This record gives sequence, C-alpha cells and structure tokens, in this order.
Amino acid sequence: MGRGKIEIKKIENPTNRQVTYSKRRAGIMKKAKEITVLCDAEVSLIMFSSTGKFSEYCSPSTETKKVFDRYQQLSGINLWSAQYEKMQNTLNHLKEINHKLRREVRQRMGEDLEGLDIKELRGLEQNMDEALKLVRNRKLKNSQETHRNLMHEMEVVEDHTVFGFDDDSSNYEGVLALANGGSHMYAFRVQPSHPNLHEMGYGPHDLRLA
Amino acid sequence: MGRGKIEIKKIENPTNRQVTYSKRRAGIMKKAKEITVLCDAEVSLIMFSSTGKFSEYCSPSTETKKVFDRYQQLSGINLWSAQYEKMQNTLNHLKEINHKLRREVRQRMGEDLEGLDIKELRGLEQNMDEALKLVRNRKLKNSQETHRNLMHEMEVVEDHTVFGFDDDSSNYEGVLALANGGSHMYAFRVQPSHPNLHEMGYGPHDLRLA
DNA sequence: AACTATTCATAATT
DNA sequence: TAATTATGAATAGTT
Repeated sequence: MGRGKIEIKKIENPTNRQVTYSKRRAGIMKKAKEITVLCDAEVSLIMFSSTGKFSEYCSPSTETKKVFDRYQQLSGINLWSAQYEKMQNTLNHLKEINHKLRREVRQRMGEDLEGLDIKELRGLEQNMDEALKLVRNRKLKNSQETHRNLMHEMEVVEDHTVFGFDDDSSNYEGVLALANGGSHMYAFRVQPSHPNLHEMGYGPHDLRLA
Repeated sequence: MGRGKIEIKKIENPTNRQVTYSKRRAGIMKKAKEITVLCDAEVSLIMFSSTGKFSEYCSPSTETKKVFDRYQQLSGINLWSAQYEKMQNTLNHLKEINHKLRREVRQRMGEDLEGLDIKELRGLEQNMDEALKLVRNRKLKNSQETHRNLMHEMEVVEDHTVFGFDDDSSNYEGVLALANGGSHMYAFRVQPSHPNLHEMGYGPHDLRLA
C-alpha cells in the first residue's frame, strides 16, 4: 500500500522515519477505534516514537488504569509486586513493633501483667523502681530550676510579681494523659487494621502477605 | 476494504463480531509490529474481546511494565496513586505512633525527660508510682501462688522434692530485657527507615508523602 | 501538508 | 471454522 513495496526494517533517515511514524500511528489509532466499536472490544494502545513522543488510545468504556488492572489479572504478571511486597512487609513489621511497644507501656502502667512470670515481674519492678527514682530526681531538679527562675524574675522585674503558680494540679497531659483510667493510648490505635489493601483484589495473583 | 464498505458500529451478530475481531486483531498486531521496526518505536497494545479473551503486543525492546512506567511519567496519570497513597499514609501513621510509644517507654524508663515540664513530671511520677504498686501486688500474688503450687506438688509427689528455686536471679528478659543499660528497644527499631519506597522514583509525580 | 499509485487489509462469500 | 477474492483503506513516494 504505497508507491511500491517496502521492506520492514528500521527507516534510517530520521525525517522519513518520523513522517512514517505519524502516518502509521494515525492508521493504528483509527484501527483501534474501529475494532472497539465494531467488536465491542476493550483496547489500550500506548506508543512512544523514537524521539520519545507519546500517544495513547484507550477504548471509551474504560480507562487505561482499568485495562492495566485487567492485564495484570490475566497475564499473571504482577507489575507492582516488588514495591507492594516491600511496603507490605514494612507495614507488618511496624505493626508488630507497635504491638510490642504498646504491651510494654501497658505493663509499665501496671496493666496486662498476667503473662509475666515471677522473674519477669521482679525485673519489671526493679526497673520501674529505678526509673521512678530518675523521674523524681528530674522533678526535683526541674522544680528547683523553676524556683530559681522565678526568684530571678522577681528580682529583675520588681513590679511584675508572679502569682498563681498552681502547685496542686498534677496533670501530665502532654505525652501521657493516661493517669486517670482512660488511657490515651487508644488514640494511637491504627485504623481498621489493613486500610484498603484488599481493593487491589488480584484474585489468584493476590500478593497480600499473611 | 472488503466486498463493500461497512459502517463503523457494533456488529450485532456475535459470530460475525468474533470473526471480525480475530481478523482485525491480527491486522492491528501486524501494524504494531511494523511500526516498531520501521520507526524504532515502543508500543504496548492490549486488547480484550467482547467475550473477554485477551491479547497483547509489546515491542521487543521493552516489557509491558516499562511501557506502563513510562506512560505514568509522561501522562501524569498516577495509576497506583490510590493504593500507594493509602499504604503510605498507613505507614506514616504507624511510624508516628511508634515514635510516640517509644518515647513513652523511654520516659517510663527514666530517660528522655528533658522535654517535660514540672506538671508533666509530677503526673508521670504519680502514674509510675501507682503502676509500681500494681506490679508489686501482682508479684506478691504471683509468688504466693507459686509457693502454694510448690507446696501442693510436694504434698502430692512426695519423693520428688523440688530444690533450686533461684530466688536471687531477678531477670526480666521476656518483654523488656533492658534493666541493665543496653535497652533491647533498639531491636524494635525499624529497618533503614523507608526500605525502598524511593525506587519508584516518579520524578515530578512522586507521591512520597513528607 | 497534500496527492496519487500501489499494496494491503478485510467483508463478503464460498 | 478456514480459504478465497473483490473491494475499499492505508500509505510510500512524490510534489
């Protein structure tokens, strides 16, 4: 179809090659459109010229993404397995760590002690006892400092006396806020569990790790 | 091109439709191959017939996956954004929680107290004090039970006396193992940080959340 | 970019 | 379902 037969091999002249590309690209696009209409088919066509220019056709019923998804299912090629698996592993690892940390905090709050034997309890007690001393020391140092600062301020700014230092409110909101029953730890709890990892639904090629 | 012109609209007769699909599919495939050779182009062609049968062509230089990757870059359509973003969000959320939990444990171990003010220190101290009481109670209850069980066993199995209850080894290996300086918490530390989420490298369409 | 002379793809037919 | 063939479409070379 043309003024003479041509051999199917790379056109070396870049201009000719580009021209032929344009013409044939249009042809294939047209054919793709026609087959989708005539035969009720689903088509995804992606082309890059040798100069890197990109064109695509996708049958109107779907999107390229859907064609890709379907392609994955049927071809058995898991395009994203590597990435997906890595992320999934990281997620699982983090969850596991989280679980352990949460348990550790709970135990340090005096909850969830059922699973510990005497030795462990003894160790925990000792550890907490030492830690408590550290906290007490820190508190002492801190209040001394605060006191010193106050004194200093009162000396420097003499007519701006500081009142109302509420010495009774022992609230530990900041990081913990769990002193009175309702532990704020549940704010940490991760959403449903697996937000939406299902939706990919690869059927037999499902990558979800246990 | 055929024994008469045809209108481009869906072929209602399923047999004819299937036959036409086969013929035209072969035609497009051939054209796709030709353009890749003649014009040194990169092509991905995926087709599904109305009966669901799937065929693909991909230029020999690449793989379908690579074409897809390139498609993503140039089209600006992030095919996996939904999935990827969800996972990324979950990951970040988990990391944040982890960080907080880790800090909480450290504080309950008497470390990392610099950031706390007096009120918080007071709250922490109080909380730890109460928790320590709980742990002590538990330990007491536990050792009483152990003792009782021992007694019981000695009564029942009279000639199998139990010696060697090492009352001095206060090891709390199980969950903590951090009593003596080296906290085992670092075992929990998550690998490099972002295992390999970089490798996708979407350039301007990078989805990595801060 | 537009124009043919050809070859090619394929609709209808067998 | 698979070949055949008449016909319209695609396109290589030219302008």
